[in-house]
Amino acid sequence: MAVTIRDVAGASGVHVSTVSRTFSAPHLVNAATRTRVLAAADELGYRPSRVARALTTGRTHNLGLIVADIANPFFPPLIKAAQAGARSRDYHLFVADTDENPQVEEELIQTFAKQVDGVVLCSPRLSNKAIGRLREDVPFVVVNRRIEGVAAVLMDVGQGARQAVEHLRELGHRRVAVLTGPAGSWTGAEMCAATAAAPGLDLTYLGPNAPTENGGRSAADAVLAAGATGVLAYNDLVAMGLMDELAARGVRVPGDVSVIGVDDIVTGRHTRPRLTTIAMPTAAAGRTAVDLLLREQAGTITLATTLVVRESTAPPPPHTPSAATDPAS
Amino acid sequence: MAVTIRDVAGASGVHVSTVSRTFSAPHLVNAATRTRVLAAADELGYRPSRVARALTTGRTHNLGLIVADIANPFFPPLIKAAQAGARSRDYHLFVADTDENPQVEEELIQTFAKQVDGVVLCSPRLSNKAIGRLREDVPFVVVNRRIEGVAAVLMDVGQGARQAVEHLRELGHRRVAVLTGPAGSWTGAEMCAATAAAPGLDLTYLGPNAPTENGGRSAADAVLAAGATGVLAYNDLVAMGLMDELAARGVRVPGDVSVIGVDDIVTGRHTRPRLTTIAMPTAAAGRTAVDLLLREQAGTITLATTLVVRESTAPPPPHTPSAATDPAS
DNA sequence: ATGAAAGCGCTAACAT
DNA sequence: ATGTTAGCGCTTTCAT
Repeated sequence: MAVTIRDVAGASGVHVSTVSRTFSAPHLVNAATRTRVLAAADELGYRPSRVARALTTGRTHNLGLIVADIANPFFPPLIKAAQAGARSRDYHLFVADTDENPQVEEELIQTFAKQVDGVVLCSPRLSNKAIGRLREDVPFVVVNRRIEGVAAVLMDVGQGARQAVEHLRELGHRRVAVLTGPAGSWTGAEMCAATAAAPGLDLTYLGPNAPTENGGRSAADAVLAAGATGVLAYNDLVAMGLMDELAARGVRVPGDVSVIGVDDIVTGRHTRPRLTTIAMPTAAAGRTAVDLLLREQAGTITLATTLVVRESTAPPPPHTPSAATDPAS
Repeated sequence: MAVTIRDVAGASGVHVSTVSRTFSAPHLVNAATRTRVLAAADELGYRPSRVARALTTGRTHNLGLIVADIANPFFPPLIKAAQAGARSRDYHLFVADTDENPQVEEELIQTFAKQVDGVVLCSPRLSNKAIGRLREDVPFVVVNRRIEGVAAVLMDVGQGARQAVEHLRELGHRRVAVLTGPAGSWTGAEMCAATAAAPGLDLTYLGPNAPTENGGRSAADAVLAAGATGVLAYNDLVAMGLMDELAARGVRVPGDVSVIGVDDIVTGRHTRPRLTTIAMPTAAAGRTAVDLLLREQAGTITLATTLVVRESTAPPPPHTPSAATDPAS
């Protein structure tokens, strides 16, 4: 087997507890002996066993991160930041993927429970009640969900949505459609609530839509039927699907209709036209979630979102029905 | 604290070792007692401590996965598949990110060593020698690198590159440029070796290039100067950067020059024109690497790659210099 | 400042 | 088939 604390004790002529102390409470050991122990440890290539340490202390120095789908471009920046945050404090990060399955989510939390000091749960599919129950097994931080008594990191989509819709208004749009997401989505609800009272605009809410490109494609009919010249889509994927379908029908973006997405996933930066979108602070969210977890402080942190204007938004065409009611054109 | 094996023993009137056996070697315990123990365990909400188990058995049931950059679109499908493979065998997966830093890579391996049963090392930046040394601390599987005596999963870029170049030839191209990657890249070397002997083609190797969009952009001059009508880029990012720069100069893709990437990252599916590329079997690689690790069998597995023809390749323009020397046009 | 001893939760011989 | 016992590598009182 590997070299243990006992080998180091033998080599440096002290008791194991002294070796233990040199690593976990260096200030409690005489500088001279400390040097001697460290030298012996280095010589033998000793590294404390995190497993054994975990067994005695009850703290594993591991964290868990659970997302719906690792390959969904929304998550990797969050995962990366969470990992970096964990590592900078000498924590290791388990990453797992539920494949959008609430049952897998629950199992994962339970098996993680014994092996981590906390878990970051992103956009959970589990019910609030189930999460409340699981909270007794392991500390949580939830991302993009509000649950009574559970620490949370929220991304302020509402604010971004307001900005987006205002951007459309400034461009001269009057009739704008909001493509809502799947029923029960927290971010979807936020978007609706935030835009409902937008001044000077004629809003229509179209949905629910699947949060995918196909969801966006299927929404094209409704968008056209609504006579909207501006669209705020549930997310970038939906926006991209919509743009695709619109292009297929000869409707120009942004010439005929302007499209705004949400998330700022990397793929949206390469579409033609490049997608205007509400950037979600995913990296900050990952970092913050880990922060919160390690401070063991409850509370909710809300992160700002930013409208990134690229090429998929422009003034509406001069002769649209909605523009006709507007003498300004 | 949580409920332990001892609580279950008490509740079901058997000795702890019997409880232990019902979980780790059920066939060694009487069906009746097993049921009783299981009932008690369930009642109390007992879950074996993986940490304690690891300490006695020496096997943690954890795996580590180390990549250069989690947010690089090349990796998430690999991570996802590795995670799924691990989980299906009741292993948990640590994921870490080296930020392209070999030193971080080494530290990560060392801290993982005590806490995992093996690590998957993707496209390592560490020297072969360093990796060989580290191999004594923990079992490895390396992805996309060939190291004496280390189990490896390789993606056969050479084969894909041959296909790509043949595709260009069939289209009628004669003068093609290969954009090599950073010096020392295994995949880059494979691409060169595989294409060098391509029949009926006039190959130029341009590089080294940074494996990024900027790398592709900077290569535009050389490509044009070489008079190439077809380009095989080191990866999709390079291909995308090149297409961008070409477009900025009024050179049409694929009208004037055809471009082929490598990797099939998700962003390449949304460019205009959509990128023709050599698809790397990243998901299969992740799954296979975990397989190999858990079987503890050395050996090298080579995975096939596939040319995905989309819109960035077409016949060369009729009047290019290279076509002029070819009476066939 | 250091040593001695107990124990974290579990498994694995060995006994019965 | 089940109980007994001795650790796994470390931390943590409690002594000294």
